[in-house]
Amino acid sequence: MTTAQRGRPGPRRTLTDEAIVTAALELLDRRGADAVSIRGIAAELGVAPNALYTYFPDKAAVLRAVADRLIGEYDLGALANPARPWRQRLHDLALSLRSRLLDHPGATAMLLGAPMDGPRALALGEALLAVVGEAGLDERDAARASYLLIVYVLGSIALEAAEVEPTRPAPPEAQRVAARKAAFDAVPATTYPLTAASADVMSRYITTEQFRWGLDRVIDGFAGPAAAAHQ
Amino acid sequence: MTTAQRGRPGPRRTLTDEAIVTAALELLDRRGADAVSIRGIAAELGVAPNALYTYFPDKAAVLRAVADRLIGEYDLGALANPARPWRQRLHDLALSLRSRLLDHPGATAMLLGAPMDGPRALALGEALLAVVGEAGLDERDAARASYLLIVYVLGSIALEAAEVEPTRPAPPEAQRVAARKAAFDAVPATTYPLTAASADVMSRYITTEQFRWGLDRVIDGFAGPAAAAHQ
DNA sequence: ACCTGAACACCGTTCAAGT
DNA sequence: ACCTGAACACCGTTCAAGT
Repeated sequence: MTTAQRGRPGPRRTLTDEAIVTAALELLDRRGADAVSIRGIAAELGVAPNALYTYFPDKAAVLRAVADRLIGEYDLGALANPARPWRQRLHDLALSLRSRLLDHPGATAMLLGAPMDGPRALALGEALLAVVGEAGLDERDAARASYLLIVYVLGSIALEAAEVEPTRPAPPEAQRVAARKAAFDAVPATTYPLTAASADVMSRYITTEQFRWGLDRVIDGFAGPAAAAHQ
Repeated sequence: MTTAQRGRPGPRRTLTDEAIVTAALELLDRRGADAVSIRGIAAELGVAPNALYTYFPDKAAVLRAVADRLIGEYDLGALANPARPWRQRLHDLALSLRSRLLDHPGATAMLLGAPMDGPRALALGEALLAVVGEAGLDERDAARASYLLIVYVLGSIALEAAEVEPTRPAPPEAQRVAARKAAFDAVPATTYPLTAASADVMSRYITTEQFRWGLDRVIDGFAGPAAAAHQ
């Protein structure tokens, strides 16, 4: 993945699409989202900034490729495995996507800033359609349901990442919850009584447990709670 | 809202927080998200760029204020009106938020780029808790459900806006669907058979009708489909 | 075909004035 | 207290070379 040297050599062929994406991710993790600039990536690769324009038409295309790489890190084999109940496979997908993306806070903007039409995003969508089909939905509702799932997962991650963004590695869950709790405790109970009273639950939105709860509600919504019973 | 001239005059007091937010929105609508820069806003107001730093600590704070303004445009009175069924009020809120935010594509990044902790966002959250409570959920589930709703609405809008972003006014729905349809028709049916077969449904994700469908599934998920029957 | 140097037209932010 | 001019350290992108 790091190199690969495709095509004929020409005068140099120092770079690869994949090498550029790797450098961008490296930079993202080490120095944060703002550091992911054309000039920064080029420096990371030891190359002049404008060299990247041989491989990508503009910065947005680079970011789209980074997003597609992150999405493609999930093993689609696990999603297709018919030995496991479909609901469980959807859980795995959603939870894995979430933790993987929260490992790179700052990547959220790349995921939501452009249509996810990369090859790996398409492959994921295809696999998702198959799984949701097993839930007994017809073609039309299967398509809608898989989109609903994507909306839920990406929406959740976006709202979680918004509270973290600047930091390079997302702090542990307990710490994020504590910070949120402090913010909600500062809400005046006189003007926002319900909010203040729910501060405890609210501060845990940002939690794996709550993410699971929402995920089950979404699945119940399109598959019916009955489906939860027989898994 | 445009001016207001609070506090003592001092040497000038030309600006207001609100005037700055207004100028930013003006710029957003007229020249797109990339034009919303500190320098751009300042030019819009006929002022030196660094003048804005008297009112906001940095650019991120300006963008957060813009996001709060957009959220606050919804009339909370309608949400609290006990004469209408709660489910209908949730629909109104979600649909109004969606169309309002799609009127400003490019605002999505501002909504998802930072925690929504502005005064108007808090007020909306408070009202939402009250409505969801009417659905018969206890305090804990009401908090979770209202967050789920927000995730759905903002997630949907983000994915929709991602396909539009650069354009200043979002093109009409029919045109957006057609563009999406063309993209899906280009998907190779041999590698992605389910995706290609569903191209028709997929291209309509971006549609008010589909948004309603997902919204109902989400509400069914936490309130039970039974609630749909008696409204 | 692929890379470079130099340049263009921008950014956000800071700092030392001025009033 | 509020605004300005000037500067700093950056951006993305383009263009005319060089190999």
